[in-house]
Amino acid sequence: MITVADTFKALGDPVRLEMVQRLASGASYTVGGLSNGLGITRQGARKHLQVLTEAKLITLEPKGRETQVRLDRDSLETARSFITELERRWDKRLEALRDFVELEAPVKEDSTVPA
Amino acid sequence: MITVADTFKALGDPVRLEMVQRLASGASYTVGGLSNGLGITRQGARKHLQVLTEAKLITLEPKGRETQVRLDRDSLETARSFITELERRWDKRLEALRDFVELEAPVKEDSTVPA
DNA sequence: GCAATATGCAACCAATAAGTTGCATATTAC
DNA sequence: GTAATATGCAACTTATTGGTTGCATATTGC
Repeated sequence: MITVADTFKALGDPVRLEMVQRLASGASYTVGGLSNGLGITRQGARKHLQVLTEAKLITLEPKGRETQVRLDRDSLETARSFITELERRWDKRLEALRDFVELEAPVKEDSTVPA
Repeated sequence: MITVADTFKALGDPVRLEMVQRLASGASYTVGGLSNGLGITRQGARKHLQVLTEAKLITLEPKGRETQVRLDRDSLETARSFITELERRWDKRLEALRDFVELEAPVKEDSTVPA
């Protein structure tokens, strides 16, 4: 099975992140097109596409001589909501901590000014 | 400088992701506490903490004999908004594509039913 | 048909990462 | 003061990753 860690791992490389950005923003891309201007060989780029494919961040659809690369929104969505959930819990935890502190020292007066 | 790819890379490991989850949900953690129950040695865990620290996902604050581990919300936030932006562009792109198709074939009639 | 184009696959190499063991050191409990 | 605890650092091993070159193959343009 594919985990969230797999998704993050796939996104955790500058070349692959560049690829994903291109796909999100730009027009249609073939394998060859996506491999240009990355500073590595086509076969090197191909390996990155393989990683992205296994993480289900993209899908490759062969059509005749060339194969089209398509971004798959679902994995992105999963990764994003994972982080969102982490942040939610973290906020909740901080809130609970704050309440606790207030309970322990309910009326914190300014000790620098004598009554 | 630390990039978004660095953040994703740091999150892209099951052990580190587990650590981050614990920190987001649970109570206070020391280095030692966080290293338990991960199936690896303390020193192994320590390396993962180092990676998380370099990605600024956590901060280590030594206090006497032990050192406290604290989750840093900012990097999470950056990672999340990066994905959000990708999704936004992707949606926009699809929308534009749809408009284009409608323009090319404005009135798509049912060809299976002869007039 | 033939050349050019788009792609895939395998073998290999170097660098990085994940994990270990071993040892050193500082703080705390008693 | 001494023992136990919490941690850090370095060396080493193995697996994974990122990259390359070389070769094979299928589709398309003319």
